[in-house]
Amino acid sequence: MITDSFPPAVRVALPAGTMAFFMTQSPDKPSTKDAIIATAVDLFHRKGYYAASMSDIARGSGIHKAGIYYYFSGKEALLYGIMKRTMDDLLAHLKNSLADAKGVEASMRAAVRGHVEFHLRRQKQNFIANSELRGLSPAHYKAVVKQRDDYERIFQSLIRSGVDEGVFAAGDIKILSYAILTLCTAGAFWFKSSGRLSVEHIAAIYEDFVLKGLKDGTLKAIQRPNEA
Amino acid sequence: MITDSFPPAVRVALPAGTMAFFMTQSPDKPSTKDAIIATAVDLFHRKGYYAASMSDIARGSGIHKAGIYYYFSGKEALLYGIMKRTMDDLLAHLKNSLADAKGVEASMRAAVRGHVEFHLRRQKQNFIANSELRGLSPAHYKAVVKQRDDYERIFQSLIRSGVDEGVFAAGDIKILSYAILTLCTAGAFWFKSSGRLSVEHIAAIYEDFVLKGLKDGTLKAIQRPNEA
DNA sequence: GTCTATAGGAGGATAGAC
DNA sequence: GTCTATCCTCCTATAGAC
Repeated sequence: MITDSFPPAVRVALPAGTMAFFMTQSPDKPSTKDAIIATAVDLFHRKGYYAASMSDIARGSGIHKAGIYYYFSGKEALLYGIMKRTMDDLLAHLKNSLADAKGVEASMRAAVRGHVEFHLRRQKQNFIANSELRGLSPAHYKAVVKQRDDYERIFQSLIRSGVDEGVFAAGDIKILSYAILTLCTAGAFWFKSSGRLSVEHIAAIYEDFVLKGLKDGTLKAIQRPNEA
Repeated sequence: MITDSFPPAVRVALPAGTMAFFMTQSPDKPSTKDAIIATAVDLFHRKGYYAASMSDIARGSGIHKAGIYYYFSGKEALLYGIMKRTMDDLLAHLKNSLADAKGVEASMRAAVRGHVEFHLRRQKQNFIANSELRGLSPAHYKAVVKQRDDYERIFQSLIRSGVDEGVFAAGDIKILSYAILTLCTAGAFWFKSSGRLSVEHIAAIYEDFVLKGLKDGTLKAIQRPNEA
């Protein structure tokens, strides 16, 4: 029976690059369904959604392509499942990051750090979630965009609180939220877990960069008139 | 005769959304070649490189699909031409922005402002150049990545000068350059020219945000040890 | 320069055996 | 549950007429 359902959520959080995020049973023998999902994530990330074929995904999963349709109704269902679960987990991760933070500055630091860490640790899924929206059906597109908007609103309300309390400099809240989120999201595009710097170190750099950018400093251009 | 050659460069710089960037003759009647390029830019941006078919491009250009092969050797040649010219123009634009700036802070401000303005004014091409690299042949891929690296190096040497002179806070130069560039590039993904804010206003916000982030401020996390 | 026609292949998806 | 076989559509690219 085809359900298009994905295994509940993240059970284990292990180093990036493994299939661990998808496993629902023994790490030694992932279920066929988990193998399909993990392969799809890998191929959508490496080649892109359109360039990755169902045959590719089947080959990587150790089955033949017709077998995929026993678990999923089609290629788009696979894409949507990956994106939806990534957005679900992203939101849960943010709420978790914010749980212990007291005050607006500490909250923003926690939010930025959490956002960066999630994007670096689950690089492939986040890359897909940010670059393959056009592959979704209209209904699924709307659903994922709504998830993204809900997530962004949390950052926007943090910025607004900070500005109201005088902790952050005045500025355009939407533009600032886009700036902060895209800045941190972009890490998922170039980060190499084998590189010089750890996830935590990069998250700390971003945290400082964003906080300095938000606070009062050497303002000069905000009110600059349009130039010729 | 097929040459895959693109018209020399930017002749006219008019509002985004027009075909003006591609026109080499009268704005009233673009050449077939210019129409093909402009349509390809539009479709690669809206639907993605793989999802846009040669038939789509031909239809938008007012010819039939076989006609495209009179001007271009294939679909990939079209993609590469768009990307190469975008990167050429981007580099030229940066050099032009930097020409009059004196001192490292003013230079960085000019560079950021120029980068943002170019990305917002030529949104579609920059979106393509940043998201469709996987569609290129290996040789063309290498060529475009080299152009991008050359461009990044200019920002990196600006950051390095600023740090050496004590104008900017110490930090990881590569990470900072990626942060700055992806931050500003991301504007090409969400910017709407019909929106509330002008290109110049957004560029000014980004300029301040980046400069505050680079200068000394309320450092706290750079040396933080890894957390549990 | 642009068209019609078509080659040649690949991809998503289904039917039905095992 | 997974396989083999196949359908049907769509795509890039070419051939050759006009």
